[in-house]
Amino acid sequence: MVPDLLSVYRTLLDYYGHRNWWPGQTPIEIIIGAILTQNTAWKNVERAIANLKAHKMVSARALIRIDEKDLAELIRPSGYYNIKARRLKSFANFLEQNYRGSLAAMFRQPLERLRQEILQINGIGPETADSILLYAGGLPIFVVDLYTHRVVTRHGWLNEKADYHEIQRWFTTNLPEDIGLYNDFHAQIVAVGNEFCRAKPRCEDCPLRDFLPRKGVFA
DNA sequence: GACCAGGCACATC
DNA sequence: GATGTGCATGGT
Repeated sequence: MVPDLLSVYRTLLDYYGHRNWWPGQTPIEIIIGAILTQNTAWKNVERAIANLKAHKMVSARALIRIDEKDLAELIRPSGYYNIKARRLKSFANFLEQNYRGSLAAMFRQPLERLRQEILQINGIGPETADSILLYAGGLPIFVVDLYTHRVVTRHGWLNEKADYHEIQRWFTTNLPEDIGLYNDFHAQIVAVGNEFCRAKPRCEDCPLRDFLPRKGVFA
C-alpha cells in the first residue's frame, strides 16, 4: 500500500519543524561532512570538523597541501580516518584538476553528467554524491540513506531488497520536483530515523506509526 | 561487552 | 550479479 508521500512529509514536518539542513555553513564544509559521515554517527563527525576548522583545513586547497597522515589524525574522531583522509584528498584533487578548485564552476555542470563524474571519485558513492549535489550544490536530486531504506521497507512501501536507485526513483516519481522539499524531506527522515527507526525500532511513539501496514510495532 | 551509526571499495564465488 | 569483508571511533 503506497501512502501519499506528501502527507508523510507533512506529518514529519508537523512533528519536527523545518530541519534547516545541511548542518554546515559552506559548500566545502558540507562536502567534507558528507564524506566524514559515511556509516558514522554525526556526533563524531562534528568533532572531526571542529578539528579541521581549528587547523584551517576547511578548503580544497588546504586539503591538498596537508600531509595525509596529519589529515587522518585531525579527523580521527569520525572513524575510518585513514580511508576518509584519502577520500577527502581525492575530492579536493578532483576539484582542483577539473574545475581549478571552483565549486561554483563544478555545480554549473548539467546534473546527470556531474553526478556520473563525481561518482568516479574514489570514495564517493551514490549517497555521498547525491548529498553533495543536493545540499552543497542546491541541485534537485533525492538523497537515500540507511534510514530512508528502513522507513520505506518497514512500512511495507517497498520491498526489503529495494536498492538505492529504486528507492530514489520511487520518491522522485511520487513527489513534485522541488529542491526545498527534497532537502527537508531527507532531513526529516534522518531525524525520525535517529529517534525511532533505528536497528531497534520504537514505533509506539513514532510520528509515522499511523503509516504502518498494520497497527502495532514493526517486528 | 556487544551492538550500532546519515557508506564505500574490493575480493571472491 | 550476489554476497562477504575491512575500515574505526564514540554512544547506548
